[in-house]
Amino acid sequence: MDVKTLCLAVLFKGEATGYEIKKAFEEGPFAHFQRASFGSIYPALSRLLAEGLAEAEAREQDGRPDKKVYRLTAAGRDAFHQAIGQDPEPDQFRSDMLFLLYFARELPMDRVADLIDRYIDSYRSQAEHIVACRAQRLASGEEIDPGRWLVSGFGVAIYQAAADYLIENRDRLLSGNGRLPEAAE
Amino acid sequence: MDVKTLCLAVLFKGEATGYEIKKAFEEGPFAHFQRASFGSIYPALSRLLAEGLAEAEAREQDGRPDKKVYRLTAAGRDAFHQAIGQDPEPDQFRSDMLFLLYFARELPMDRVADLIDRYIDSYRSQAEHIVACRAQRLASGEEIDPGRWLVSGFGVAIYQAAADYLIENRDRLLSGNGRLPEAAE
DNA sequence: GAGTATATATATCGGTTCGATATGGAAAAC
DNA sequence: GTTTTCCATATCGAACCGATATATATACTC
Repeated sequence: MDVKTLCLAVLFKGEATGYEIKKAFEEGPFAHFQRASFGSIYPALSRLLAEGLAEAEAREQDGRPDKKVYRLTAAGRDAFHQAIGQDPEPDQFRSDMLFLLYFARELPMDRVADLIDRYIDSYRSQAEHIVACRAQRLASGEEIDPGRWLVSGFGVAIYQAAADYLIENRDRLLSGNGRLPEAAE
Repeated sequence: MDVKTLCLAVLFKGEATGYEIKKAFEEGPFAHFQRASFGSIYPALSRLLAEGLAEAEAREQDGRPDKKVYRLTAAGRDAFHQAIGQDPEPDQFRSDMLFLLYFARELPMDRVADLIDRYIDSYRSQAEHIVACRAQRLASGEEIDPGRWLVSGFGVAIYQAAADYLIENRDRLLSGNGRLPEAAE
């Protein structure tokens, strides 16, 4: 999924500036499972303009630089539908943390303990954050989009599962008895 | 975690060729949570040689081109320990599948059904694969490394949780009643 | 009140990494 | 007999990230 398609998707949900598109991947609806940097968003938007898939309107602001609000054209909406018709690439997950824990034997015990505790915290807080967003959306009374709801629920399930697994195996790792649990199964 | 560090890690576990390093990220111990392409592995290995962190030995083969077997130097082992002393970057997850499911409303019903079924299958088969590897390692009688054991167990837990969540919410998505489940909680 | 951090907003640049491709023969599958 | 997969190194263009430059308003802290 290239950044051009990602921009297409954000703009499909409504007009936006480059800055706002970035936010959609940082705290917005696509956070947690897609990302894009300014260094690829701005060139992608230029390409969108050049190909007639989007149009931009400059809005003056006092003090701040003018913002360019991008909006999809009819061709842009078609391109988006064409893009989501393609088969998706497999999911990919990257974790430096697991990489470090893999080499737990090469690290001081207290460092491993600290590492794993921070890891648990990060997963727990991310799960909680999504839960809070979902609760707010429910409370607001606005209509719930089933696709969006499934996706955020997926996030909660995975983050929760990760935190639970780590909590349950933390002490086993630290005591060095890596194999005990499964042997009992 | 750059590819240079990744190569350092693979070589820390024993001598290897560029090709074997690639396999370590495709089917080997680092699959599922780290990756690297030939386009970055070979330049990284050259840099390792240039910096004196590794040494290479050319081994002749009949028919096939010579293989270059890389091995860490003492400086390379130090560099590896120094690298795993650094704080890890946050985990990152990327999913085109979730991206598509987010836009389920814009897709034909049968396509969404097909998409989600394939998604469930991929997670289930990945979980099963790791479970099989773990069983084999247990049966082999070789000593179990606690770090490595924790990491592969993490993979099972997460893949299982993903498959379970999708199985449980599949029909709810397809019937369009996205919000019913949580409303009952 | 001064100083610092954060938010808004666009844009570019260097460096890293990916994905595809080239090469070429062996072995295995069909 | 033919196609696919495996072994093995290597490069190239395109894509992408992270940092940085620029500029101002607001908010927070000392």
